[in-house]
Amino acid sequence: MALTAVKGFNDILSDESLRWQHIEQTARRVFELNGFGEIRVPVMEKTELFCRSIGDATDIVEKEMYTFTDKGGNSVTLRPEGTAGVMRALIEHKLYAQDPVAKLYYMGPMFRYERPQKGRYRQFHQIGAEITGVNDPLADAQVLNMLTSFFREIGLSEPTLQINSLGCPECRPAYRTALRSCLEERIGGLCEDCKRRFATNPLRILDCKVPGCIEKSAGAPSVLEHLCSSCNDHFSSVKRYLDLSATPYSINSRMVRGLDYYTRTTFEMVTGLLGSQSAVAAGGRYDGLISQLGGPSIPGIGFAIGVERIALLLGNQQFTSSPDLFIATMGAGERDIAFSLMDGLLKSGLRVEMDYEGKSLKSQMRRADKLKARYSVVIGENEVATGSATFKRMADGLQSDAALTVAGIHSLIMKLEQ
RNA sequence: GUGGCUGUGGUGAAGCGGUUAACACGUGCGACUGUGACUCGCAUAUUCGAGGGUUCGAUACCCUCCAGCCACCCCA
Repeated sequence: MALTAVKGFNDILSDESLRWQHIEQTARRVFELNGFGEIRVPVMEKTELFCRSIGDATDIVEKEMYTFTDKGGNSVTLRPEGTAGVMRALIEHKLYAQDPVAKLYYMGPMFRYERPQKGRYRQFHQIGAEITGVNDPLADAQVLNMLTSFFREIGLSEPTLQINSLGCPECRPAYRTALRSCLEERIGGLCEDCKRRFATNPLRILDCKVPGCIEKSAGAPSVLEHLCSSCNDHFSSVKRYLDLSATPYSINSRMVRGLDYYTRTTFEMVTGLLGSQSAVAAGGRYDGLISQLGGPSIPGIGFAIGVERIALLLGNQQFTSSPDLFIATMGAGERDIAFSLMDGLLKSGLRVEMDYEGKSLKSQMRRADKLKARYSVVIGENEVATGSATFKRMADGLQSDAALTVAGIHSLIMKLEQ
């Protein structure tokens, strides 16, 4: 193999591309129904943006970013996630000044330098949505309902919604302390990773898959019991709204997120069908992020969907795209007529294919079959002379005549369709 | 960054020291001189991820490298 794509960067070939289009179109439809508008932001930002938003000490910033110095000597980074860039744009264009509430969605590639595996790539794609400017738990519930609708519309019932609350800067430090002191006495029984986590991020111990650690952390205090009264009220309201709209969910007080900016409500859509990658969509509230980036103090909440992971779940479903008519020609003389007929039909909105290279009739018919054309027609000297031809419905071989004009063909198809 | 597994055509693969490198699918052409699907025929890897070594001989054994996959870490 002479030249290959960069490790972890994939080509999306035509069959899979149809699946992606289905995912993207469904997202657009559902999001726009909910009043969200698309925002397109660059795939590259100043490195500082991600350090300040995602958090300097997170794995993403510490070891997974595609960061380099451009020719002007500036440190730039290929976006590892979408929210930071959208918030930067919101602040830069003062979108909150025209309308205190912004409802935005985006889709596109993200980049993280990780070892690729099933459902995880160095260039991967996310579809995300954000609401800024609303403190009320109603916004949390709408975002969760919209995410749930997306999965319903896409035809996936398997992933389930898990929610949690991480508290706010008021109550989280106290919880961290309580968790640390509880785990301190049992640290000896934990796995090596968890011993490290104890120092770096004790919340992660709750998420460990090692049986011994699960056992040791079983009685650890729950975040939900340490929420301050306003965070507790907020979480209760979110649950109440979800109940009100009959949105199914479960509470997972051990759920941890990888980005520092999350506050209060966090959530994941999880599945057991993707090996070790269980999250197919995730998000949460980020009330401190915008001010942290130098904007006004306005709250936000949003999520991101992993497109590759959804495509994997959709893997067995077929999406097809086939022509309405295939025009076969007998000789070079008929190809001019076939070509202008095809051109007219295409302009009228019918999907038409014809032979490009003067192949044998047999080859042309095989191709019509292979493309799954609904109808075929053969144009030879007789057809040119009479101005009409016999059309064949490929599914059952039914033949009928029609004039070789755009109007004639349309009315034939119309007639045969009913 | 760490570990495990695997690299034979467009694809799925058999072969595991000497073969015309099996078989199947796909693709192309033809049987049918104006009609696809089913059937049949023919064609389709001078070569087995790359480089080196062992050997009279290596796709096969050994080493190195590269790539892919899966898992850990972490995450969508």
